[in-house]
Amino acid sequence: MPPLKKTNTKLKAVVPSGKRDETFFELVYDVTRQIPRGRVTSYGAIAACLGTKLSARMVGWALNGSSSVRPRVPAHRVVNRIGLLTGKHHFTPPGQMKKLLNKEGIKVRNDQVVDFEKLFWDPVKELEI
DNA sequence: ACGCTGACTATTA
DNA sequence: CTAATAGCCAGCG
Repeated sequence: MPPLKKTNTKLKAVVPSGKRDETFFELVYDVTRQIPRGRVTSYGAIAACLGTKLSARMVGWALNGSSSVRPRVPAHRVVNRIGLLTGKHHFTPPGQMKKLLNKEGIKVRNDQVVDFEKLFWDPVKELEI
């Protein structure tokens, strides 16, 4: 797992100085934790919320280390832009992601969130850092 | 240091 | 609709 170093040099430039001392990973975790129960969002939305919308990959990378973060980060509520559970293979076991989503009332069909557009929660709109 | 990889996305053909 | 391309940037061999 990522050592969670503070290498968010560019992030510092985007985020107003003094407001956030958190690292890129922590910012991702922070946003992800605020996803309402039964709702989902996308990597790009989180990235856009942080100001680094062109670096959606880093969001996924950050969530890769979410297992070692307390409190738990509901990474299962984060999917790609079309509602596809691309990150399910990173759960233990694979299928845990779908199980958790079903537990929250989210239906998953063929590794894809049903009614993704309705369940979509946009942090850039609802959160607005 | 260099190049490749990746839980992504937007654009273009 | 699909396919290819380019941008992004931290890790790793």
